[in-house]
Amino acid sequence: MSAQRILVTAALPYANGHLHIGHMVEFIQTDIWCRFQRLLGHNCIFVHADDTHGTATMIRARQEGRPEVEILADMQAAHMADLADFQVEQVHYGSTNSEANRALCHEFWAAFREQGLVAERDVEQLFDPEAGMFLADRFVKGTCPRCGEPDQYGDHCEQCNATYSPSELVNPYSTLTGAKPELRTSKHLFVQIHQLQDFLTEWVDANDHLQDEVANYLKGFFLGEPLKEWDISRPAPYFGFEIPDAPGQFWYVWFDAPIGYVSSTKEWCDKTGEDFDTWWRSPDTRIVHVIGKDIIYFHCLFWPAMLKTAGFRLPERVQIHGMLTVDGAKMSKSRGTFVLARTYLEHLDPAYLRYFYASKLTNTLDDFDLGLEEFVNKINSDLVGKVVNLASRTAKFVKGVGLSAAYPDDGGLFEAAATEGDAIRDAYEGFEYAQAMRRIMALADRANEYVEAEAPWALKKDPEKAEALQDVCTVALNLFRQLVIYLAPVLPRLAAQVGELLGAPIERWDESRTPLVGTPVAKFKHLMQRVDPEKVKAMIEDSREAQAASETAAPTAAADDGAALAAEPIADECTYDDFMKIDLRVARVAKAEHVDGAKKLLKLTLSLGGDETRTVFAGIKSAYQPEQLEGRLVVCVANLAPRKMKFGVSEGMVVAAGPGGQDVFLLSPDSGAVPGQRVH
RNA sequence: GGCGGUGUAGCUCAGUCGGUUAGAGCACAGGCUUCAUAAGCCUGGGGUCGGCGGUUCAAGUCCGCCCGCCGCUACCA
Repeated sequence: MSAQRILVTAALPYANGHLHIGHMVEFIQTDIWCRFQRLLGHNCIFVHADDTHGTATMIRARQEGRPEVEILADMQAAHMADLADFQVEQVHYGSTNSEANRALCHEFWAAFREQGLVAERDVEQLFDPEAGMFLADRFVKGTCPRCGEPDQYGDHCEQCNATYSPSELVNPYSTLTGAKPELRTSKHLFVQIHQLQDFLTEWVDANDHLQDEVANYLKGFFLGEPLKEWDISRPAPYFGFEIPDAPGQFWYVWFDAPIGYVSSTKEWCDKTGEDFDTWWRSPDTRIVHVIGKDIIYFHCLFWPAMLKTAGFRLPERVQIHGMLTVDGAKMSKSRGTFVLARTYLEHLDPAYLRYFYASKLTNTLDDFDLGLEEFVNKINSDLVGKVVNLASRTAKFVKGVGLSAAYPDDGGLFEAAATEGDAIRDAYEGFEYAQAMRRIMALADRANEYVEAEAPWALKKDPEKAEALQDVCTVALNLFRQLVIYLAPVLPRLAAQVGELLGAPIERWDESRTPLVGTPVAKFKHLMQRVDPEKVKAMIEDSREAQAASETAAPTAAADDGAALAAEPIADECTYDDFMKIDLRVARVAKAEHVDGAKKLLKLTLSLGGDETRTVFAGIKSAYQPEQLEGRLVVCVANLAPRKMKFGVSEGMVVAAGPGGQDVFLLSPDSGAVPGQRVH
């Protein structure tokens, strides 16, 4: 097999936040594949960068009162440290906010212009006069024009499910400053992507670029009708690159983000003397993008269209994975399952997560779950109980004498496992890591059975059988080494340790085909610790606590910087009498239950003391579990007119603060208050 | 709401072209072993393959309908 040139990328993480264990699914998956290819002897590089541009970075810079580039530098340093500590190896870590990227953006753009793909149109959009910027839908809130529900986002009412344009909102306000937005017109540039429709249809259809389900999805959902033009410009102010032939216009972040793959490679080439065209314009280079299913559209339609237009090599494959859930649910800050990469590393060995992910990853878009109990069990029984234990139970018997000079008869075990290596190799190649891990563990079972049957500890007692003992351990340690070679892409540190233990570094996949003989065996040291469930618990606890500290990442919630106030300005003055119209009461949550069919609501039965109760539907499902609520005291509006809702009549409101979603904070009276007391 | 995915043992999942009595790991129970980090080996219990209908000599597998669960929902579609 001749060495191939392979360029691999993972989606560029956004510079606005820290990496979490969901990101790590992709980076670990990509790193495993690259290490596997290098183990086969291929010239495989993983190039990476931060995605930096866009409104979110700009707003964060304003909030923190420092320039964007400072934030970018901090975040990049943090991202690089996290990845390095997870043993993710990248040849270069670039940034989309680099001169190399700007130059390449110009190159792509010139190609678009030359080929007549750019059109110009006026777009009406809401503008925040105080912030001096146009507002994306999610930065505008107001009263729903259909049902009158206040505080709905610019495009969609969560109360009645109406969709509308932001300009239709009643009493709109900017969530950035609270100012009333004005409707303004600005020029936008559009890419006429439908001109590439035939090319894209063919590309999507061609074998092996995409998983079947993705190709079907794209063909059925987008390519069946003319593709809509792509709004590629944003008016100033915008943190990004100004479009050279359209002053005051900036490229939308999704234009320059994937170009970061190319520009990062360029920087790496300039640094190392590699030839850039060989990597991005040669048909001999395999280019593979690993992404999550949330960004299929950009990577499987726009990106190939961009590469094609600008004359670059198209990806051989866009490998798409599902999303991570933790303990059966979306990662949640209030449950403590929103675990930052750094928080994980403070408590647990990265090897655990690398193996766990590998044992779960398939070549499908299915989401997969990190069950915390399963995590502990799997690592302890697979890695410690089966694999590492093989060395642990045999290595010390041959300390001093080393491995036998000739490989003994093992009943064909080694040969069978070498053959099985082909299937394991194919599984890695096809991103079927779960299958690879299953096969490896089955081999580990065979090896442990062998040790059990040969009972080296019994041979040890009879000095006459010293040779047999050495032979049995030679077999066991070779079977062990074979497993570690197969696991090397996943567990690089283990591979290095085993190289030292057996006096021969693990460098090539093919080494799994030849038994090691006659080498000394070093003193056995523990290769991997069992997972302590207490540490997992501590990690979850820390993640729950980190919630408050990490809030600065969300544009609507910073500590005392006034962002929350700005998001929702103080209402018009009211009189004491106005206030007294609202009868706030202390209430006890007598019952809290899920509502069938409701995404956001919990049904609460509130006791106001005596026989007085209220049934209230509260939109707090994403922040609270019913069990957490039962018995606790809350404050409710007791004289609110009943309101008919989809699931029943709500007879009041519980008082809570926060922007919504997972960030809802119920108010509670201090201890001593009893249900029925009025709040004055 | 829209779109996509998914449903097989208590849990996580495999199950090829439709073909014998539906499998594995973990968990659980009993036994063995005592070299090994409470590791290992053997045995066992445990399934109406989400439901209903259809095609077929034969359905976990193919088709239709229904139900449940999960994800995505971006000035981007």
